[in-house]
Amino acid sequence: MPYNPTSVEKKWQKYWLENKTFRALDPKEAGDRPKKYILDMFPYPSGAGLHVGHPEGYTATDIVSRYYRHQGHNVLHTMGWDAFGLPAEQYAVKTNTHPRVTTEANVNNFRKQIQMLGLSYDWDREINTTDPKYYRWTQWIFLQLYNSYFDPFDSKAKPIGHLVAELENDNLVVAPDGSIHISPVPEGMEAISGDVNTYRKWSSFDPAEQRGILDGQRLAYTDEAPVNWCPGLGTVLSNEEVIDGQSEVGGYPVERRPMRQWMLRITAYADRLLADLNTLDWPESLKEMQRNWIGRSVGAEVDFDIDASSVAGRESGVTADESDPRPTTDDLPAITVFTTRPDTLFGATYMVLAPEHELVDSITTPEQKPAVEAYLAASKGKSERDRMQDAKDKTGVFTGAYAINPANDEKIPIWIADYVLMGYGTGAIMSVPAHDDRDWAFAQKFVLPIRQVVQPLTGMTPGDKAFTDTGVAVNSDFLDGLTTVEAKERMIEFLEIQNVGHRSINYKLRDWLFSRQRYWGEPFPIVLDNIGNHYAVGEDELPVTLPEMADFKPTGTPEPPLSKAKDWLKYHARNPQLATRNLSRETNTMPQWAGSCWYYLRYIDPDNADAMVDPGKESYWMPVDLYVGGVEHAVLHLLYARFWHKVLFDLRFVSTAEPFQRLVNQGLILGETEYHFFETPGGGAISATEFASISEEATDQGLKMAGIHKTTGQKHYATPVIEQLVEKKGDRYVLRSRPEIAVDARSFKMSKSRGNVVNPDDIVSEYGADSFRMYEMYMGPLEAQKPWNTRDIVGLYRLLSSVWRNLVGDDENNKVASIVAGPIPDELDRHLHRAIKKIGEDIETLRFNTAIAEIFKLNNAITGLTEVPRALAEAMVILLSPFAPHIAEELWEKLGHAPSIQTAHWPKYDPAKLIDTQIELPVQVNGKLRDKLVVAADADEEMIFQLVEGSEKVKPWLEGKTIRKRVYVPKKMVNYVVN
RNA sequence: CCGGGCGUGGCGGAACGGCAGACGCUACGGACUUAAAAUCCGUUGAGACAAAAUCUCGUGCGGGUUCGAUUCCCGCCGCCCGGACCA
Repeated sequence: MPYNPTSVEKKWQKYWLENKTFRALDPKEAGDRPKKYILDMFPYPSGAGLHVGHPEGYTATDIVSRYYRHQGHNVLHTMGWDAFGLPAEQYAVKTNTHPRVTTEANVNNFRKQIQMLGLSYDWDREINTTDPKYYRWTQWIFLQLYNSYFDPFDSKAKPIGHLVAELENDNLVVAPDGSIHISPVPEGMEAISGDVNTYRKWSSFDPAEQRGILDGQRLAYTDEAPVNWCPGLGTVLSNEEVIDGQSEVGGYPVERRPMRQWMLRITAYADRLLADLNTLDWPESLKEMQRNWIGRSVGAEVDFDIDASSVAGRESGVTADESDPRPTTDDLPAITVFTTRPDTLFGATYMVLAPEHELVDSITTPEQKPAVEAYLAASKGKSERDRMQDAKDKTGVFTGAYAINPANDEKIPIWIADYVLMGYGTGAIMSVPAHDDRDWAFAQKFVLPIRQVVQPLTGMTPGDKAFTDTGVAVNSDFLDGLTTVEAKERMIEFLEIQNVGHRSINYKLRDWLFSRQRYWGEPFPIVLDNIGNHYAVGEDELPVTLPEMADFKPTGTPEPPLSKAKDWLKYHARNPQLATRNLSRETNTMPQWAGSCWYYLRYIDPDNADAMVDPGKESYWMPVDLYVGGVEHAVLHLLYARFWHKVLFDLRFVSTAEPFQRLVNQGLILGETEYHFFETPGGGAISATEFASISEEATDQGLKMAGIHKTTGQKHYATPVIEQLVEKKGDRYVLRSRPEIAVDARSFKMSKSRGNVVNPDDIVSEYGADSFRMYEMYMGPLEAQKPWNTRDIVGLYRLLSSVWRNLVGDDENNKVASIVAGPIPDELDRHLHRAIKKIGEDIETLRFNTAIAEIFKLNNAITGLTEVPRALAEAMVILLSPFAPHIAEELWEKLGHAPSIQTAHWPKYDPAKLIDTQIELPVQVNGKLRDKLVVAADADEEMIFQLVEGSEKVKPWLEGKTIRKRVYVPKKMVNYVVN
């Protein structure tokens, strides 16, 4: 019988499902078996179905999972569906079907496609984020965030009740801005916040004020803040979901507008999220992306007083003009700036405020008012996108006012410019044009003074650009001669003593905007009264289920669709304290990231109705040992999940500080290589006639010009099999028959519009899942980006067919396999043991391409044999089974074993068999290979040199030369240096 | 502009201080076959020589370290990914 993947694969997929072959054991059943938690990033089940990128990561983790099972581990390997989210809802709106219906259909399709690949998931643990039994616990976690605060003294989350107790016991006081401080007020605090008498004890606040203070401390809080409102999607978006001023999904323009929104206090965790990156076995590039996103910068805040005399007519004591709304200069607060370079304060020659800065109005002088207003109007009209595109060309306007540089009491002009962002730091900067590129450009354009205050350690400051490196302070009074690092410290000390500034740390990371004006998401477990207070529903009232609605479309206004569910809105409180109030449900829903923030915990205990996860099971399985997924989640999912995990860790619901110990990004699979023809290199496209003639030539040579999907005025594409028509000339390609036609060979991302998407179903039905899996793993390193090439798959299919023929025979090819008892011949045995070692190590380090190459070699070694020793055959089937599990099961059975091969133990290699008694030693003369000697592995150096010098091939290269040096690297090679 | 990664045959890639091109694809030749497919065997970086033996060149470009560099270091060029007025 020849190898027939279709029937074999169907048979074993059915067997695995029915027998629950891949069931993960709960800790009690597992005994002392070591655990491995191998996790895939669960997919968003889109309508388009699986693409070839999904199986890449899934196959990798599947190989690892199967390998560890063969090694006797208890493996948790699972699949689920991240099924809330915008695309399902948009599709639902478009087709007027309920998102639940499309989601369910998509999930079923995804499950079918995934099962067709023979992935070894424990299907009893399948989860779906849209299942009320699942999102009940998403809501529960939200309640934990809501009912917790971040204690800055311990740097961890604690229940809000703990805060109340501390306040009631007078261990803490409240500052005017609502911040909480240790009581008594610590030294230095006074200096920062001014009047210490304004700190108050908890008991002196009325209940409404107390409530406001507590709400201001919660990890989940509401805020009326400028948010990213996307009219096109009818929802607000998080910073992470906005790219270049457009929505990540759909590419609609996004505008800033103030709205009441739920926020999660991720900024409280900025330092821990940053520090703990160092404990993780993640790709360095990904850690760097998270570091950049958190964007911690250390520096100082500096207060600049506004020069009273510069704000005309509004000096202290002058009778106020009723029609002038500006405060008197007495009331003008200082302008606070953030800088990472306090050492350059003496070089600050002007200041700049963001156009949105609150002081802009009050400091602008009457003469400058028209110019300032015109500028504000112009910059308001610019979208975020425009502002970024104009980044190089600086614009700005003078306010007419001056500030006092606290370092030297110098009067410096205050400008307004949109290169200063309200969202970062304080929305105001001190400008040091000599040592900042942007300030330099601005000063050049508006002819403002430039003063050098840092001297490079070597060489001179170039006169045509800013010197932004560290060096030695000059022109800086008491800082002169100090290095940049020393000068920073000295200046901060000065600022703190003078009470005009202090050390400060700034983050790019903003709090996480957590509410969406959508239907298809988790409802908040929150109710509101008619004066805007919010209350948590009881944990025993979860889940708060989504109401069935015929009309779930966005309202087109910031009012969420759930506001249309009139009956659902009414909340009947069980809590007697709330029962008297008129309460209605929160109508916002949670963003898509909510469900994916903790799904890895639910896999551990998916059916638990009493807890998110059983603590015993949690501490057994966590942390995740290997997490594989795409790099697109570097700063969204992976940062959010870490944040939630840390909160749950602080509250003692999970046992590890980090969820994902080891993380690997699989590389993107690009579309098949395309060939574009040009008349000249870099020139215009060839004509349609010419293209037709090339096509004809290909046909003449028996080649297919398949996949011509676009004939635009610009380019002609041809894929895939025209390599034979093309040759390389220098560093570019030309058409072999007509070298005047240049050919550009490139691969592009798979996309519907380009028409180069490969559907896994087609590949599986033609070659089988085993060949498909092996092809994807053989393409190259897992992390590398690599182009798809359908032509290459046949190689893997041939391998599996050949293994089949060699072990069980194939009557169609007159191949009778002959499995014999008895020992494995020495040479083959050594080969087998090398393969066992290599394949095992390669799986552990995720180098599947070289592992498969090793399987090829082993199979090549037995291909010519008339008899295959049973021990060799069986070992080989086990080695193959993680990669091609279906055929391995079938061969295992045909070799006389009861199912399943999953219980077979991974073969062990014998180190003694890896050592060769005879080795082939390359001999070089002056680094060039001249001979190869076969010597005993334990031959000593002198013996080897004698052999070398006796070699007929080496002799001519030594004749008449002096031997300067003889190098023998034991068991590796010999090199003679002569001249 | 900044940060990270990568440049090796006709293609995917291997080796990552020690025999460059493992393994696969393609192509070519041979065996089997009436024939084809399938299968099996062989050749396949470039050049010199009629051919073999053999020699020369060759891992984007230029330099350095080393007995020895695809591998480590410095400087360019090109491609890919990410960030981008973050003070």
